[in-house]
Amino acid sequence: MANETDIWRPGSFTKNFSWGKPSAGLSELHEIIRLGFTNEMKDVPREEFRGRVRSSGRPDYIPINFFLFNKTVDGVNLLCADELVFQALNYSHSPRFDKLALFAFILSLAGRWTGARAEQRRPALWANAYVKEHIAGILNWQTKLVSADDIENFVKGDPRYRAETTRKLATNLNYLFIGGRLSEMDSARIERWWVDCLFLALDRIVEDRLLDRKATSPSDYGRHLERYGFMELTGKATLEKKLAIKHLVNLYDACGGRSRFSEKATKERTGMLLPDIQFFVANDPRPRGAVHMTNPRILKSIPPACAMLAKYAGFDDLSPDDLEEFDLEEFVKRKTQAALNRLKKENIEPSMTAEQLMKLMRGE
DNA sequence: TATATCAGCAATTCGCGTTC
DNA sequence: GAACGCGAATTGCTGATATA
Repeated sequence: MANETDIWRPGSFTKNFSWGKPSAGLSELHEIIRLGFTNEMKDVPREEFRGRVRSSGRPDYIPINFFLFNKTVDGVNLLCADELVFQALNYSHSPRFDKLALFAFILSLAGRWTGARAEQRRPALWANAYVKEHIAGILNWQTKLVSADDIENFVKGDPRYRAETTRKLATNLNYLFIGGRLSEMDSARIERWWVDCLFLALDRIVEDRLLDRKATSPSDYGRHLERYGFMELTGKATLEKKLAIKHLVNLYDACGGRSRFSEKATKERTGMLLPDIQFFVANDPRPRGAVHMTNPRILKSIPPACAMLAKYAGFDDLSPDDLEEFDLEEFVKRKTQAALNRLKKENIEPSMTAEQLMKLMRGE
């Protein structure tokens, strides 16, 4: 890995993508992912994806070499159906998708395919370093100070960057930052896009390690997120986020990692972890919500078959409609009222300790 | 069998005309 | 005047063939 991170090359990124108007965000990418995967949550051969995209007359290298993850199975190059694809297929284009996609780009884990050069496995390390070292490290997420000039200065002076031109890369990256809504990523609070980014990061890190035949133990998920700078890449670091990572790592593990997208694997996993409970999937194919009992900001959209596993990990289950209309204030009010009613019903004595009270409020 | 060379080809990178 | 985006030159990978 030492060599890979030492060399930065622009790859096809200097060949412009033609994103359209900045106000459209990354909707072109959203569209191409849907087209390339034909709305199916299954790994797709790279050549099939390219064929579908080519017939639309759109460029293909930027999505497949920078935003998606590549791997080879039995000699066939595949693009992985991961969290980014899940979000693209299940939801119409939104600012939430734009930030998740931008995160996929700056995380810069694109995997390997036949013909790829070694450095393409981390195709945008210049963007990764600019965010980690410069935006997070120096600007403290004052994204108003981000500009093409600033990016150009950053790469120009860096010996890791190997290319003839810096201007085109800088203007293109700045353009991508606008489309990907970098300015909305400075938030200190937990938002849904951030939660999605965490799942995507784990999908990619685990797959990347598999390329080197390394398995990843769920107990190491947190450590790996730290190693890849997850917190620095996704806005201001806070204690709330730190605590949330623990809960979300549990949820990710409970749901089975990337096998959460397979109903068959999820059924098997449910049988293993919850042997006394009958497996059941709601008829509605839309994603459900998993909201953590200690902090309703920790809200994740998951495949419907994972609902029971989410409960096992300490999350409440939300129907697809409740997930879409989720109102934080209202949810907290309702939960508090329910807890108070329970207190009344159980004739709670005033001598109860705060700890006991909290326990009861959580429904334990 | 292992290594070197090379042609063919796909992908990357940059220049330049066009557009804003 | 700057930057977008297309076209094409250049780069570098792969696999075939030659050589030791």
